[in-house]
Amino acid sequence: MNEHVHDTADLTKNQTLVMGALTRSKGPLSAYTILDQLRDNGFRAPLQVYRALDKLVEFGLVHRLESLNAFVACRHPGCDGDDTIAFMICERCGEVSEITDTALANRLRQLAGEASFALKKTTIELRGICRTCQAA
Amino acid sequence: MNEHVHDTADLTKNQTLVMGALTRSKGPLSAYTILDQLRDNGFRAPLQVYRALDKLVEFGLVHRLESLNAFVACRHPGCDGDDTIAFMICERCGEVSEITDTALANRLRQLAGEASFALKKTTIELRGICRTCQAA
DNA sequence: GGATGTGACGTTATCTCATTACAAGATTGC
DNA sequence: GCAATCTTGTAATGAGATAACGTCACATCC
Repeated sequence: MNEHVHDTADLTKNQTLVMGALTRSKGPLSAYTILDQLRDNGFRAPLQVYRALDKLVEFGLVHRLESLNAFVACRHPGCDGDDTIAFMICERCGEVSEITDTALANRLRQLAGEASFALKKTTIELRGICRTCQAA
Repeated sequence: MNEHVHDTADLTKNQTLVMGALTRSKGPLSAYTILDQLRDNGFRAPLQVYRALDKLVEFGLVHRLESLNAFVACRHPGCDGDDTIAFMICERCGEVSEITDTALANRLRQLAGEASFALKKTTIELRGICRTCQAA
């Protein structure tokens, strides 16, 4: 199979456990929260979580939210080729939604190009209150 | 004077010291690096730095870089009214440049609006290699 | 003057997030 | 078998951030 595409079948035991915790969760989880959830599965140390997370992020199955120091399972399978993802993070309920927008990505690429900046990775995180929480 | 606009004349002693450290630095500094630099000025605890940083960020004189857990002095005095700032961070030399772009800000506002998301704060950080470092 | 409120400051302890270093199994290929 | 590589386990530590406490300087109002 394609060496760059990974699905859950390829994962090691620890990676599967961490992926499961993130998939079950409604919102993002910190590495230490994941660790606590997996103690019954034999997890003892943070490094077990971080190692799995590193791989999952590399595979594109998990995203890191820089402004939260937390991780979220990718809900957006089409993001594989797209490395310009914007996250909307609700500060009330913690829900995270992913957006990929061509116009946004193009504008960022253009801005980087104008500065002759060799773009490697973009972080876009919007903080606010989601529709549901505003209504409540 | 305008209660919302601050310049360095308004700052307290600790705020002035922290602002000075950031202004002298070419790149972003972590809170603990600032602490070390200010030990000779009487700084003893992280909280002294964080309290000053909180205020400086509030005043718009300093920006926090989420993907680095570090802080940088604003080089871009016009950003006062603009809360949608993109940062280009060179992973080689550490240099940070600020960009404000109307098209980018508008697109983000529009995307948030379409999702009925009440936007409070945006984080945009571009990682890569700057022009100078590519040439070298 | 004296009571009161406010904001900055100092200190200790603690909490959260992340990595370094080292050793032990497991797996693959020769 | 043996080497190379990858994954795992464990302990210790480094790095980032905050809570909780008390103090001090200063302004305001009576």
